[in-house]
Amino acid sequence: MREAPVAPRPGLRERKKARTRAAIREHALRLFREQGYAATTVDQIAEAADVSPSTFFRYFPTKEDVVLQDELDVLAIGAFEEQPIDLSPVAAFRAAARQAFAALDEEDLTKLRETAELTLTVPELRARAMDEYARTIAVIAEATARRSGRDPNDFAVRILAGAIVGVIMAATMPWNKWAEAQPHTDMLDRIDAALAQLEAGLPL
Amino acid sequence: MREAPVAPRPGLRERKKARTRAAIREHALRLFREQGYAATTVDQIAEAADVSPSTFFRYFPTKEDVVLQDELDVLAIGAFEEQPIDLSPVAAFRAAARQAFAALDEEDLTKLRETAELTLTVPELRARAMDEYARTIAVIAEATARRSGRDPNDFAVRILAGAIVGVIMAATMPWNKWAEAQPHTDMLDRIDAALAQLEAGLPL
DNA sequence: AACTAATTGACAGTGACTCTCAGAACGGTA
DNA sequence: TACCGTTCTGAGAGTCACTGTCAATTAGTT
Repeated sequence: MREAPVAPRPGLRERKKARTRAAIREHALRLFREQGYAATTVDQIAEAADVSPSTFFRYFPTKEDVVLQDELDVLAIGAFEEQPIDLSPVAAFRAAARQAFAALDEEDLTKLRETAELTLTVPELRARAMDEYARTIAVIAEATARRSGRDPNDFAVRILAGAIVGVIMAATMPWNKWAEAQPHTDMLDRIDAALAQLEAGLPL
Repeated sequence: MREAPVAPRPGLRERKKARTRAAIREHALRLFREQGYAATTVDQIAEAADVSPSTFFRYFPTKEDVVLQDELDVLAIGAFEEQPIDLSPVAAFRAAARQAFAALDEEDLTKLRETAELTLTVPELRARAMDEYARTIAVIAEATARRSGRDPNDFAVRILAGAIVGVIMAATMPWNKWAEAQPHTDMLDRIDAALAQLEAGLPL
């Protein structure tokens, strides 16, 4: 699932690395769930995964990175570029988002929900994730520029990308207890509704 | 400028606190400018400001907080609520932003530019600032809800707020060298142009 | 089997941040 | 002025994320 499409055989070494990496993340997420993010030390994670603390940092540059790893926006961008050209950028992105979500199986979705919860709850993680959102603006802008044959540095293109990311941010924020007040809608539905609203010109 | 409107006299103690706080921030920003953010230790800042390291953390919970402190969005929200009711939310916010910027003198502007540069350059600071953007969505949503007599938890209101913040994010991002390619426009002009484009329905 | 390159663990060090405690400065009161 | 409760401050010890080095082990290759 990581670099299979090109390499015909993963090689024995790679398999071990992948297994170690998975073990670290699994134990880390479990410990975070059990005792909280801040209360869990890297040493604990390392011990649980049966590796040395140094090894932990060889696999994940920071403690935060154990949780953060998207793949999702990569999927979405890929799908975005394959949308029919007659769709408006927002409509195309909406369709791409649906497509990207559909590519995930139930297990992926569960894991996604779990890490999303952590991400939005823990301040440090949330901050990092927001920074990712910012990077995503650039990525979407570039994809949109390619699609519409414009310059990637075009101001209008960047602003459009910013609006897309902004409404997604707003749609996925479960903070401030407002999500609980909402009827229980899933992340995908909220994102879809948000993009639909942006497409409609943000009516109030 | 901090809690003057209520208290008739600051009191001697308060003045000392304010002076200490200002000294810490001033020396911190100077050191950051001279040697970079990461290369500057809290101990150095404390020594330069002639206080103990413990005192530093009594004034600023983290090293990051020395740089981050908005006041600007507070101004903007205040101005937003006083805009004529016949303006669309985006138009009203656009006017409010202009008004908030106009309230700053040249010195404030210089300091704002300086901290903005730092904020967008240093990853940790940028991440924290992005998190602030997220909080700002909620604030704008509440103000918009009040203005339009809607529920603060209304989905459409939140999404609108997200779009506003999103385009501002995109407009103020000087990363990836794209800003240098732009004609030298100032932050205010870029924000204004972004909001104008959102108001116009994000034409490409 | 021998050789090369990658992976690992032990170790030491830096720096942000927390906590505790004793002393000093402040603001009001007798 | 002298006193007292509150607040502010400095010192020191301790935790933990993160970095760098070095030697030992292991995988892949010839």
